[in-house]
Amino acid sequence: MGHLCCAKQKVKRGLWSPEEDEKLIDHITKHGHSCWSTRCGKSCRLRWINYLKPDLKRGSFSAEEERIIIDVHRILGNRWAQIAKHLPGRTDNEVKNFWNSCIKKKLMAQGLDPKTHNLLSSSRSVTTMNNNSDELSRFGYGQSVHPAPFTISPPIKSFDKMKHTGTVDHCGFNSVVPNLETIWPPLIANSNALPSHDQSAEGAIPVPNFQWQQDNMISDHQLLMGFKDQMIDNNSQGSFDFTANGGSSSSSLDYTNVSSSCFGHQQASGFICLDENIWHEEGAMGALNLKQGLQQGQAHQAEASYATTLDLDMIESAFLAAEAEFCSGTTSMENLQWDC
DNA sequence: AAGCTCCTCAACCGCAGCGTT
DNA sequence: AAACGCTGCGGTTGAGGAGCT
Repeated sequence: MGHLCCAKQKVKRGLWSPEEDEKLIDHITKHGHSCWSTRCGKSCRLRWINYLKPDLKRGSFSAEEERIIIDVHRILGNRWAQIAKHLPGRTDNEVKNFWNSCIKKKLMAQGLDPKTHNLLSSSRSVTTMNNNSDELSRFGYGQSVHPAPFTISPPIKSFDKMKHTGTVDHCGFNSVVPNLETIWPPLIANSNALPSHDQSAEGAIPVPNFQWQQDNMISDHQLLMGFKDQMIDNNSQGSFDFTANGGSSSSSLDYTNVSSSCFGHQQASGFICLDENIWHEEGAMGALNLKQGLQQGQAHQAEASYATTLDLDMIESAFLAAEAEFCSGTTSMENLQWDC
C-alpha cells in the first residue's frame, strides 16, 4: 500500500507499535489533537479516532447496538459516520467492519437484501390484495415467519417517488392533491374488530385491524398510511409501533420520523411509509399499535382518523427537517419527532 | 505439525468538500 | 478564480489469527 503523502514525506507506515501508540497518546495529551506532523498526519488522526481515543467502547457489539445499526442503516444506507453517531463510543470504521463481517451475512441468511433491506426473492406480484386465506398464506400470513425487521424508506426518496413516478399517476398524485385520502382511501377499518396483535408491550393500546390494499401503495414498493389528530398524553411523547398481526414479531418505529407531534400538544398527525417487505412478511393484515403516550380509550378515534386530510407540504418540510436533524446525529432514534 | 481457508479489523486509498492563500 | 492543503468519509486491502483437514 503506498500512502502518497507518506511516500512523499518518507515517514513510517504499517502497523503501529505500542511505543508509537504511547508517543502518540503522550503527544496528544500535551498538544491536543490538532497538530499532526511526524508520522503521516492522516494516519495519526485515524489511529487516534479509531483506536486511542479514551471514550471509545471496546469489545463486541451488543444486540441493542446491532439493532440500532440495522435500523439506522435502513434509513441512511452506508453512511457509517452518521450511523456511528447513534452509537456512543463506536467509530464509523468499527460499525462498517461489523456490518461487512457480521450483519450483512445475517440479513442475507434471512433472505434480505442488505442494501435495501427488502426481500431478495422476486416473487412480488401483487395485483389485488384480498382478505382470503390463499393470499394471506402466499405472503406468509398465518405461517411461522421469521421475525421481520420493518423497512422504512428514506423519507426524501419516498417523497420523490410519490411526486415524480408514474406509479402514482393513477392516484391523481401529479395533480394537486388536496388530501391524502385520494391516494389511500380504502383503509378498511372495522371499529368493532378485536385487535389480534401482541398486547404484551407495556402501554400498548390496540386499534382495530385494517387491511392493506393495493390502492394504498404509493409506488411499486411502498405503502402509505396516515393518521391524524391522535390523542396524545400531554406529558409524554407519542410514538408508534407496528406489531405483526398475531404477535409474531414487533419492531419499533419510534425513530423512523414517521410519528409526529407531541410535546405539549393534545393531538398528533403524520404518516408512515412502509416498504414491500412488510407486505410480504406480515401478510395482508397488520395492526397499528400505538405504543405509548396515547390515552387509553382513544383507539377508536385513532382508527377513525386514518384517512383524513393532511397537508403534504407540511409533511414534506417536516420530513426534511427531521431527516436533517436525524442525519446530524443530534436526534436519537428514540426521540426523533416533529410538531405538526 | 503443517498447510490451507476463512474471517476479522486496523490501516490505507482515493475522493469530495471546505477553507485559506 | 484558481491553486493548494486539510479534513472527513466510504470503499478496499491485507496481516494475522482461528479453525479445519
